[in-house]
Amino acid sequence: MVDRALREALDKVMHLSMLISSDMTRYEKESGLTTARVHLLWELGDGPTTQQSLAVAMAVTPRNITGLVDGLVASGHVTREPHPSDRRATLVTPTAHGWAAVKELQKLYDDLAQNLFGDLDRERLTEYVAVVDETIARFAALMEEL
Amino acid sequence: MVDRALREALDKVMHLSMLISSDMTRYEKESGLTTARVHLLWELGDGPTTQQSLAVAMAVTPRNITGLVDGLVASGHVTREPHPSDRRATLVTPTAHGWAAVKELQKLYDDLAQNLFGDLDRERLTEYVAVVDETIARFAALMEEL
DNA sequence: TATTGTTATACTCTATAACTATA
DNA sequence: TATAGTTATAGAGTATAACAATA
Repeated sequence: MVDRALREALDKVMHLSMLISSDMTRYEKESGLTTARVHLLWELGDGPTTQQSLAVAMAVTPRNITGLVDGLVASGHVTREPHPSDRRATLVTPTAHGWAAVKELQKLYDDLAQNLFGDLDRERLTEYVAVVDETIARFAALMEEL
Repeated sequence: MVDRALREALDKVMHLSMLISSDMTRYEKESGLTTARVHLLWELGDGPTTQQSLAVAMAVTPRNITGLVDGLVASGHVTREPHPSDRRATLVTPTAHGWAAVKELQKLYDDLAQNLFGDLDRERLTEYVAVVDETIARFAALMEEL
C-alpha cells in the first residue's frame, strides 16, 4: 500500500530538481555552451586538470573527454598544455575567457543558493538541511546493499 | 559576499538530486531502456497518447518523438494505433510488456519515496515539504521576472 | 606491463526544414 | 489554412575497441 504523502514529497523534490536544471539550461543557451561542457568547466574550478582526472570526476570515458575538450578548445575556453612531469598527460587549462566562464558559473551557483534559501530563518534552514542529510545517508546505505 | 551555509545547502540538494538520478540510471541499465524512453513510458501512465501530446509533455520536437517511439516499438514496449476520430494522429499504446514496464516504474517511484522519506516523523516531513514548496514558489517567481 | 590520450566506429538524443496526409 | 507525423540532414554526448607514446 502506498502512502500518498510520501509520493507527493518526492514529486516536489523532483519538481525543484527540474527547476534548478532548467535554470542551468538557461545559462547554457545564453553562453552557447552545453551541459557536458559546463560540467567540464566546473571541474576546472581548482585549476588545470588532466583529462584522465576529468574522466574520473565526470564518470565518463577518456574518449568522451577528448571530444569535450576539442569543443572547448574550439570555443576558446581552454587549451591543452603539456604536463610538467608526465609527457603522456595533458593539462586542460582555462584561458582568460574560460576562467571568466568558471567564475561566472560559481557566481550563478551562489546566486541560486541565495535565491532558493536566503529568505529562510536559520533555524528552518538548519532543520531542512538535516533532513536532506538524513535522506542522503539513508539512500547511500541502500545503494551499499546492491 | 557569499554565505557558506547557503552554498552548502544547495550542495546537498544537488547531491540528493544526483543520487536519485543515478538510482534511475540503474533501472535503465537493467531494463535496457534509456532516460528518454523511460520518460516517454512514464507519460503513457494514463493510457494511449498521441505523439503530439507526448511532444508537448516532454518538451521536445515531434520529430524526436518519432525516433523514441520507433525505438520502443522495436523493443516491444508500444505499438502505434490509429486514432479513432483523427486519421492524422496515432495513439502510442503500451503493449502488455510496455504496461509491465510502466507499472514497474510507478512501483520503483513509490519505493523510492518510501526509502527516502518513510522513516521521518510526519511533523518533520510536513515541515520539510513546506520548505521545498516555498523554495519552488520563490523560484517560480524569479523565473517570471525573466 | 600499465597508463594517457587518440583514431575508428556506432548508437542515441536532439534540432530545423521540407513534405504528405488529413482536418 | 492549420495540424500530425515522417523523411532528410546535422550536431552533440556517449560507448567500446584498437593503437601510439610514455611511464
